[in-house]
Amino acid sequence: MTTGAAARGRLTPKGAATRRRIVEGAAAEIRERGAATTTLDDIRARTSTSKSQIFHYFPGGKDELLLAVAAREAERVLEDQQPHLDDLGRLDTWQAWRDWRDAVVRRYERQGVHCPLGVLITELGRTTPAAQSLTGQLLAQWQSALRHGVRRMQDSGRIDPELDADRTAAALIAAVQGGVTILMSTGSTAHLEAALDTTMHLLRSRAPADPA
Amino acid sequence: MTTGAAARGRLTPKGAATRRRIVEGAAAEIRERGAATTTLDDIRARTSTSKSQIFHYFPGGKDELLLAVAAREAERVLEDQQPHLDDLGRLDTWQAWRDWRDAVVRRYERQGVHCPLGVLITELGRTTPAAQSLTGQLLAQWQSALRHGVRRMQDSGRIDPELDADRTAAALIAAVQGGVTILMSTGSTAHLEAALDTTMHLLRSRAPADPA
DNA sequence: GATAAAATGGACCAGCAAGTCCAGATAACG
DNA sequence: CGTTATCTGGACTTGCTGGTCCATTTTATC
Repeated sequence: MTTGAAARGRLTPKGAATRRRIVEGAAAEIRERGAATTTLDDIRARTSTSKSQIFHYFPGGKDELLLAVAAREAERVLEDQQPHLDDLGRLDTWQAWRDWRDAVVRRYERQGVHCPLGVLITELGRTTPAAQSLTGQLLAQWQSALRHGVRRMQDSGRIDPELDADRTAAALIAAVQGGVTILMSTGSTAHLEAALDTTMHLLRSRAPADPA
Repeated sequence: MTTGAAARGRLTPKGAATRRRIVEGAAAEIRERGAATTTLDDIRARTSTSKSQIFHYFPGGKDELLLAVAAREAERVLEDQQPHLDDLGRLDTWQAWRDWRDAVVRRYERQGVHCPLGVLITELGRTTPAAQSLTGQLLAQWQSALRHGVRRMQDSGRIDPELDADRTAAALIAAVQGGVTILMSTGSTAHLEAALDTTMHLLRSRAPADPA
């Protein structure tokens, strides 16, 4: 009895490439048209593969594929912000924060009404523990990066040291998430910008000193 | 040719009751299990009706029913906060704001991982203009109520009058929305509370004077 | 109480999308 | 090379779900 290459992780280079192609194609399709309306057949067509290939690389079927896509999108969320919240020495001036803010707004503006990750989470998220832990990890990493930024600003006296850095980071993430959710249903970045700007403005105005 | 009672709005008391039963039952079902997985048959079973009744009262089929459910849920969102953001003379002290905050947190805590409105919007929202305008209206009403509250606090010198009341209201809504979205996928109200508390705390700490 | 409109029950249909299967092509490896 | 495992194509099955249809019962109205 053969367990199957894909299941055991024994992929030839060609196989690995195909697998990647499927995930990327599925991600793109979902980004464009939402997960609810995307069928395996759409993905098959877009990636020039066959049904059997999809099930070959994702024996668990659609759920497993969607999970892989979600993981990929989670990666992307952080990747897109990476230059700004690189672990060492970023988010250490208000200008750096502003740049981060702009990057976030631009990223989601470009993405328009489609939040791939959000959609996936909403659609397969609450049910499966796997997806839940995926979101949890993303959130934790993101929050940790922001928390470090807040700490750095506190250390240099740019943010009130009395504030709880972790809760502040959590608030910022919620602001982004809420802004994006509203963007998804209204098409406008107004709330996203308002949420980020208001929070940052308040943070800054409460600063002990106020250098750049 | 008969146009049909439901379509023209000619409902007998019995008919109106049935229609209501269907909407409420559908809303409950969706709240419990999500919209994606809820089928007309589930709704039919839960409400002790038949297929023909659903289509009798909602000739437009599932979409029309979902829209009605969404409208109902939108109502509920405001209803649940109504006592706190009643148009005349609420949200005029920090205590009133705190009460509102608690009501919001409690409401979504109870609701747990299911944001019926969010789900519906995510699931039929972006596509149809009807749903989009529904969200728009809800958002506008909500934001207006909060804006009035902010204004009131500014008038009594409890919030910095320099702040843009509308953007502040928008930020608060985004905070709630984001907190709820995260609650939906993590099951924890931590982010919701952090977002609300942080924003309110910052608002308060920037106040010219600081009475109750 | 007769007549028309509305309300209800439930069998039935059609389409779609996930998932299966197997035959054949291609690559790995001794 | 030959054998074995991986990879690919695509027809086929199956189950579900939204939606239709019509016969029957109930309610409104005069």
